[in-house]
Amino acid sequence: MHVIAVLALDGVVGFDLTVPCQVFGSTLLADGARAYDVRVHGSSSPVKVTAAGLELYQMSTSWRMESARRAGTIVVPGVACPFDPIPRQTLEVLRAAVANGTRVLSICTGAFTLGQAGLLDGRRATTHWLRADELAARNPEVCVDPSALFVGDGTVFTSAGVAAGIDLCLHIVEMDHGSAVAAETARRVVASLRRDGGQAQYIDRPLYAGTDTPLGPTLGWLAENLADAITLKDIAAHASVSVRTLTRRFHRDLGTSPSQWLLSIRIRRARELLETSSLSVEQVASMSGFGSAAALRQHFVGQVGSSPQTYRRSFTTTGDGRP
DNA sequence: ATATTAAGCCGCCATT
DNA sequence: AAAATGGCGGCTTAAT
Repeated sequence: MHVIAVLALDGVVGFDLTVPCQVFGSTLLADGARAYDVRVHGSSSPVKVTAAGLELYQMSTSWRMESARRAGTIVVPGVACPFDPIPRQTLEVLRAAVANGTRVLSICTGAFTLGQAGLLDGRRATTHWLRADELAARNPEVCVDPSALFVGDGTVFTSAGVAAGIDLCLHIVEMDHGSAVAAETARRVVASLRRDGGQAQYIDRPLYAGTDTPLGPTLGWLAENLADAITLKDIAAHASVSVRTLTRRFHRDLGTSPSQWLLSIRIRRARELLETSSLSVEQVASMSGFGSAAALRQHFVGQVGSSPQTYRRSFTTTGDGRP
């Protein structure tokens, strides 16, 4: 069985530690067997477990750090003080793992640990958006994308703050076992298999990205009114700026154009409706701001890679919805 | 599938 | 002086 080794470093963020355990541990194959053997590896002495910088409790692990070498996948959760030096042995384990092709995931500030091991050099990566600048500053060889939910480059995957770890783990499940198994896992942990539109999950953006920008209120308004026909002028009027300035701000703060952003949140809404309701495709189209089922279908295929019906089927039957 | 409108995008430049 | 803004126009993209 594929072994997942989750590293419990001192000061580990409890949530980051347990998310991969919960997601991978909840993954069942079609025959009901567990898909992964999840193990938590740590030093022989107890480690501190934290949340939001607070020390919660101490924990001892059954598996030693050294034996993580033999895992198929290593998960590196964030720690409370990501700039503190990581023990040399841990860095060695990580370097050896990447060298022999073992898959390595980081969650939140776990990216700093990978950075200390030198594993991000020349790669694309992400981390918690509050720490993205620091990651880029400390690792000049790394291409940091602060707006991505998660980023994969070769066998090294990094994910953004806290909850994005769930998205990354589900993505891994989908890569390993297909969308049907991943969708079932998402249901078990009560998460969404895909949180956002975009044809590549690698460029998915969290909806709350940019909330701290001048566009924040406009994005909220867009999300609430996405079912209506909205033109660029409408958005600009709401933001009280010209169309030209609006498009510029979208590019600066979100890296995309207004209509592309609107399209992505409409697709996201359509996905939710397809996943969780039995509304007709026409109704889904209407409620997610598409003028017709044909328009929804066209964009859905372009963004998601499958038709609305096929996508829904992958959530409601055991069939694999992949094309 | 193709055509024909409308809408959106973005470089450029003057203005604030 | 530097940065943000907004209008114009040509070009691309989307809707029907």
